[in-house]
Amino acid sequence: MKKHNGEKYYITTPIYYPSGNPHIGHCYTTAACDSIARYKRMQGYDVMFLTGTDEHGLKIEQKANEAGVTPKEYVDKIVDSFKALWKYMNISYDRYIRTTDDYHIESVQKIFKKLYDKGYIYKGEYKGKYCTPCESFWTESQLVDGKCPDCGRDVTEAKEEAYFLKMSPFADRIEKLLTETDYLRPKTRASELVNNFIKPGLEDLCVSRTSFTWGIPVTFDEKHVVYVWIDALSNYITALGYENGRFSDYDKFWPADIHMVAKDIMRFHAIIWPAMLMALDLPLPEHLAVHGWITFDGKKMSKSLGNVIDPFVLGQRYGADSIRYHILREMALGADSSFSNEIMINRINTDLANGLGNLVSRTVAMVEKYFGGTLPTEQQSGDFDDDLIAQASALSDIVDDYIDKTQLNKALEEIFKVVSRANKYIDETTPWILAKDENSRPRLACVLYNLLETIRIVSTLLSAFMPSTMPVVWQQIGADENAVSYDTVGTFGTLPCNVTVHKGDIIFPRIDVDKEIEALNALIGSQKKEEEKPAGNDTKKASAKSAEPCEGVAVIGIDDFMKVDLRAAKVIACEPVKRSRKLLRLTLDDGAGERTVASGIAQYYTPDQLTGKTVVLVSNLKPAVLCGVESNGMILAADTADGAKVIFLDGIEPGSKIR
RNA sequence: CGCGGAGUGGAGCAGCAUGGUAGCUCGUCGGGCUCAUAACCCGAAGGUCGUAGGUUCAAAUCCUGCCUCCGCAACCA
Repeated sequence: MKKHNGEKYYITTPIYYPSGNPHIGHCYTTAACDSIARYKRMQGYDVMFLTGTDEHGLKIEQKANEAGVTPKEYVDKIVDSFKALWKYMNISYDRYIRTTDDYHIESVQKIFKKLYDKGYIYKGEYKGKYCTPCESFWTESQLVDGKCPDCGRDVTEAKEEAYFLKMSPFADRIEKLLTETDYLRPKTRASELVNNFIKPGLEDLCVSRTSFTWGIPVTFDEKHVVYVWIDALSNYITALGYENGRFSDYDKFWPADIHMVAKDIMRFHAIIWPAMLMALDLPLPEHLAVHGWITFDGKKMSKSLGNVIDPFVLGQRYGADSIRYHILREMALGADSSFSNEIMINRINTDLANGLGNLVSRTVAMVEKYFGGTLPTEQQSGDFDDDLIAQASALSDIVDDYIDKTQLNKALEEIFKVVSRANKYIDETTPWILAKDENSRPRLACVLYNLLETIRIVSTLLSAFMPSTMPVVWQQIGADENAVSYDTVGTFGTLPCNVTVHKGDIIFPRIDVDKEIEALNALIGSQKKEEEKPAGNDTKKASAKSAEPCEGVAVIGIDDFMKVDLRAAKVIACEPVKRSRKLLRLTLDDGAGERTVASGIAQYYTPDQLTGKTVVLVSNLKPAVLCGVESNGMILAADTADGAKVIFLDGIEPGSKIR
């Protein structure tokens, strides 16, 4: 327990990309930051907790077009849903930055100019890596086999003018930052970054685009807009007022104490952001905390799953605090964490309902039952007290430490050890036996007091993690504001001896696992249906109703089907694609000649099993390059529970049309 | 030989830089208790620590080979 009066503490979430509604992954990062921010505030820090949204870029522009609205209208709506979720989850951010905010735009333009004036940004051009059909530029290292990584076609030597940020001057410093300081958490990821990106030589970074317009214009060259990095990463300083007049907190709060990010954007925060700051001659942030992904039943979260684990839905069923607790308790820094409804419900039941909730409930009930709600001042200590008191008193130091190391799961684990200790203490002291003997009333009062004190300490520490339910606990154990401040969290014996409790509702009701899982699965089912229905345009959907062959699949006409040219083709050779786990390279006789097709079935078939067989070929599919192999078509296979099953044809001449 | 991480009782994890009785949570089984939310407390069963070697008095821990899984790297055709 150490007070930090007025010291600054600056913590950030990434700014999220609002191309879809927020999901549980966003929730995790944000709830983690929120808990740290609340804890730090409790410790007396002057906290700045920043979150926001990264709203520019081609993808948003396209999505808005699809939806028939302007990009700003599109993001406004999604930003609303982010803010609504944060409100619901009790996220106590101090500032919400949108990259479309005027002040941010102003700052980014100045930063860009500054870097240009310093000579770190220069005008250059791609040396001929443009894919015309995709309207995309690619850097040398992005090309696959010299071709467009998206569509696999040849790229041309077109030139697009663009601005670049020099990276090489900072390579050494960045490598040292990653390997010799504790900037990166967990540090084990440093070698991954160094080996993949720094050792091969840092490439200069493209920082402007002329191929889309939804971005911040470069002031001195108006056909350019600032491309993602300088725009997005700068938010951490522009939100403090760097190079703008909107805020004036930069001097106080920069450098940040923690940037918390998920592992997919680690690279940008570990390499590019430090490089930018070095170029601007600004101090570097203290720590970059990288966490893993929440996986669902072992699978990486996808968009549809993201909706399945809708934080709103879960929150409504179990309470925002329970969801916060579960994800914070389950997720370890750096590692992925699997999420399933069963794990979540069990966790909530075990820790919150059986552990903490029941402890409060039984303790308060005993004070009411044996003393009418108010403890007598005459109390007598006895066996088992010391151990409980020692553990409860030492708790805050332990938690402090884990918070500083951004190991929230560990902090929670330690807190709940004390909850367990308190439950055990009840068995050791057997208050119900003490209650039978008039002479042991002082002892009984002391036991109950010790329990209330333990609950007070535990709930105070927990209030950073579960801000909405802990006040209910305080109300029940009769703790006033002073009794639940950080100052008293290390001092056993803060509640008045004659404290009065107030029995109330059950704080964390036990959840019926089977029933809930059934209900959730039903919800998921109905949600999936709703999601799949709007696929395709509305007129098709209407006509599909009567003759829908498979749930959620739009009906097509015969002419649509005939666009697909299916042919029998014989596999004359087959080999695995090197540097690939999933792909097989098939050489096919399609009746007219040979062609190469790549197929992602390496996990299910060996080359021997395919060679000599006749398969169904989609012959007029746009070619693509996969892992350096040009694939001209695809072969049909059924998706089964056991994986892909290729459809084999017997005795049919290669080249035969299939319809 | 692209880079990195991981393989520990049924499940999920800790332990491994400083070798020396294999630990935690959940689950299972048995017992106790009755203040409490069928909650709480105690005990038990269950592991050749991926595999094959090596170093050592002693290896989950150090070294080497191999197998499997995962992530990244431009792999759903």
